[in-house]
Amino acid sequence: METLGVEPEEEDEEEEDEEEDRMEPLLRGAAGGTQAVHNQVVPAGSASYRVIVHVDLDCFYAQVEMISHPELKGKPLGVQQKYLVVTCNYEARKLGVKKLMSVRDAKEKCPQLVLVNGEDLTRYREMSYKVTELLEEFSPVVERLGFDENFVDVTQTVEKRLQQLQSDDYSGVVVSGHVYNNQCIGFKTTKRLESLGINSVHDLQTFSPKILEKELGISVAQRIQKLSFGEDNSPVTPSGPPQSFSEEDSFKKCSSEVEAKKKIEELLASLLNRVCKDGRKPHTIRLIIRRFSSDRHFNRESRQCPIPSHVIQKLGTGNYDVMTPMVDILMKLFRNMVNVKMPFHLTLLSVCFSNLKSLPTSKKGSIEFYLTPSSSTPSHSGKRTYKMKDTHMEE
DNA sequence: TGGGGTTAT
DNA sequence: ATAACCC
Repeated sequence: METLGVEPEEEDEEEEDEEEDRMEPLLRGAAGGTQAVHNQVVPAGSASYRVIVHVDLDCFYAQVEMISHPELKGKPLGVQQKYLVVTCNYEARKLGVKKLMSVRDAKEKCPQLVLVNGEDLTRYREMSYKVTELLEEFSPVVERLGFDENFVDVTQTVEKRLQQLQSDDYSGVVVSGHVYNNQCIGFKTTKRLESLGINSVHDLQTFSPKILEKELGISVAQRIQKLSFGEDNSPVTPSGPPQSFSEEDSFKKCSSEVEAKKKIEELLASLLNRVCKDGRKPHTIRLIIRRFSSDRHFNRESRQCPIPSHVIQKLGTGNYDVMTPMVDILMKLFRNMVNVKMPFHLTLLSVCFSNLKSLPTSKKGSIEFYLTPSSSTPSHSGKRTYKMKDTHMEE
């Protein structure tokens, strides 16, 4: 049986930089056990199919750290955020360290554990997008899930290969792969399913659809019951550039306005940096807080507002005094949520830019507005092609 | 328990 | 603005 692997299209050797080289083992080094690539063939209709490649990088942050610090390779390595080891390499795992283990427990299990601080996500984020961009060379239809997972719809690529093989009189070719049938459902839904006596995929498969719809709503019910049979017809939606940028910091205690202002200024400064590099302009700003509470889970509050247009204009210009008006806005949002005349105790602050637009005024006028990435491009040209969008040229 | 993200309501 | 989901 012919394996329909997704081979790189022999890119015209134009290595952009050396990091491209170093990323190779990360992506293709399956033998090293550093990655998992799954081929998934999903029934898409009665006579059709789709081929989705799911690329799921394991212990991604730890891998980035090992690339940055080759001397750490071979040692048990954990990535630390605050009091948590959020992920770790395989050496550490062999010694009993698990993801999201507390630093205390991890050190107890594994005293030789080397820890690096991973609270600054900049390098992880950059590497994450490099991975996505590399995958986009196979097919522009790449959906990101978090920083370390990508779904690539390679149906077109496979169809083309099949045609090639058939025209070469290579018969007997079949598409093979496997379908996932053991998705795990979110926390809230899990609890509700448990109260219905549904504890396994099989329970869900055999449960009355009608009652399930009543319980969870038609949308969720039908979706998860299909998932229980391994059917997932949801399209792979190209992620494109991010819809929002945010920076957050958690801490034991913040109980004064000046303290909060300092932290907000830090968050804002790095955000402005990122947004400047992106080139697009955010039109909305949001402040998120978490108040101290015994119930750590879900007590975030936020306030958002439009960014005044005169502030937006100054964003990319290297004008340093964009900080002051922004901090003023954020502190207004802060006082809107927190009564500063009363004692308060916050454990997290976060700033988020969203509603990103390519141009301060309208996207019209930019050539990109009229073009949309096309997936029907000939595969042997390394170049991306575009189709005209169906849009009005006048006005 | 971190520091991010997305979409739906 | 929040809720739910994902990593």
